[in-house]
Amino acid sequence: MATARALDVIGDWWSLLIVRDALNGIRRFNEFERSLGLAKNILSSRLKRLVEHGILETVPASDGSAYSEYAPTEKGLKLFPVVIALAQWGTEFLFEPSEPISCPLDVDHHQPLRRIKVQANDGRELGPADIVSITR
Amino acid sequence: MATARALDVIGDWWSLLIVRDALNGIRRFNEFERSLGLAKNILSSRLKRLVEHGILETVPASDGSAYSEYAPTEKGLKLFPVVIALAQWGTEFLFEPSEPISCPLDVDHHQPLRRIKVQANDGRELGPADIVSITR
DNA sequence: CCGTATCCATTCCGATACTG
DNA sequence: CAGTATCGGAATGGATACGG
Repeated sequence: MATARALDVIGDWWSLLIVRDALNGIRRFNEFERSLGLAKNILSSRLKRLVEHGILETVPASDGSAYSEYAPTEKGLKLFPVVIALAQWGTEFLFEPSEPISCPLDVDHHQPLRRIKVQANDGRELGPADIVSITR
Repeated sequence: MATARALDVIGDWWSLLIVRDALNGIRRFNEFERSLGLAKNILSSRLKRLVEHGILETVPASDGSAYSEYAPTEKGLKLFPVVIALAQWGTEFLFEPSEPISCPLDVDHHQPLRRIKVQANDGRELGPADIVSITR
């Protein structure tokens, strides 16, 4: 039940969006708040929860501010494939053909997206018995 | 906001688990019920919702029974990478080292899992600007 | 700026009972 | 077997006010 456990941790509406933002370089409380437009109290609770689960960690502010920042841990970084897969599925199926697509995955890079195709390295078709791991 | 839209559709606790089961070959109402252990009413509402969103579709029962089956559409099949990524993350981080891992992705294949490593085909590191697509 | 505390409306979920 | 109807409790989310 690995999937169910994963959903227990990041399966609520906001958590994965927070992780996505963190993966995009967002670090500060008010940046998350502005980006996601959610209430302070639930942002606070979700951040706390993500820290407790070792997905985010608090680090001293890089700008010398008195407050800490929330940075993804290794465990959090490894959620990358999940976010990618979800974003790609959403892009493929949830937009009208004419609709412009804004891509939050690129916010702090200001570069065009690169698409990398992936195929089984032995030529076999991928099926339910395959686990695909994306190595950085 | 492709990610947010995707989560709007499959972001609640049960929907993605239902999709996972459907991807595993589960088709009948009571099979979902047994597999997931959820109340009939919410299973009913989730199935209806997934059908409305074109992720599942009802088809006549293959065994000639009077009831219909729920089968994934193309759109639903394309959620495969999401489920895979989630299952893999959960397997990597959410189990104790000694804990046996049951893998529902393999239920109707009875074969060992194959792990396929994937790398960017031009040698670059993968980052937030990359979209990875998994081709079958 | 970064949270916490409180309140309220809404939703969600599980159990149960009922129908064809 | 495959749902629908209803109900009550619990959790969620938003708004707001407040304190470090």
